Amino acid sequence: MRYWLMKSEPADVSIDDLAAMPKQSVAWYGVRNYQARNFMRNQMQIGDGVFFYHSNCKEPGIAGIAKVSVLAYPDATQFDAKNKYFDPKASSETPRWFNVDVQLVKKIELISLSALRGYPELANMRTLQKGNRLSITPVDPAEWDFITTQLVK
DNA sequence: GCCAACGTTGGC
DNA sequence: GCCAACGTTGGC
Repeated sequence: MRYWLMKSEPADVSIDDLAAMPKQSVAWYGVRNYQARNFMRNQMQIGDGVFFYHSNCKEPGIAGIAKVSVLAYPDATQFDAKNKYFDPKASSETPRWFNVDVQLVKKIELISLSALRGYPELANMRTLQKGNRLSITPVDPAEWDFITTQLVK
């Protein structure tokens, strides 16, 4: 069992959008970074914990708790020439990009990025490091415990 | 909208 | 295999 932080732009898929989806579940399509892909494809297991993070928006931060509900499979958007995530170098025989499905556990009161930065317990958290842009990062169990037991409301 | 930081591409 | 140029991310 591992823990992850996954960034989504709320203008694209917000926590409320996730809550409104069938089964409150969504395919994590559109990841086009190899490190992030590898996390999904090689490491994520069903039931892994996920912090659903709102990025590139007015109030960035952790907006909800989710979990991995379906193991990685080829991302459908890479094959669709009309999709903005289309990848001409990918084919169904040799897919490049994979995604898991993520299911909502619960929406929480937003834990803002600036609040997260205020806790020494989270000083080493991957997402908070300078220059980090990775949309999927592992979360240490200790960080997960601290956030879920101390900060989640 | 700006821009620092980072990842990818492609010529050599 | 190097690295300049370019594109993207994402906080502010």
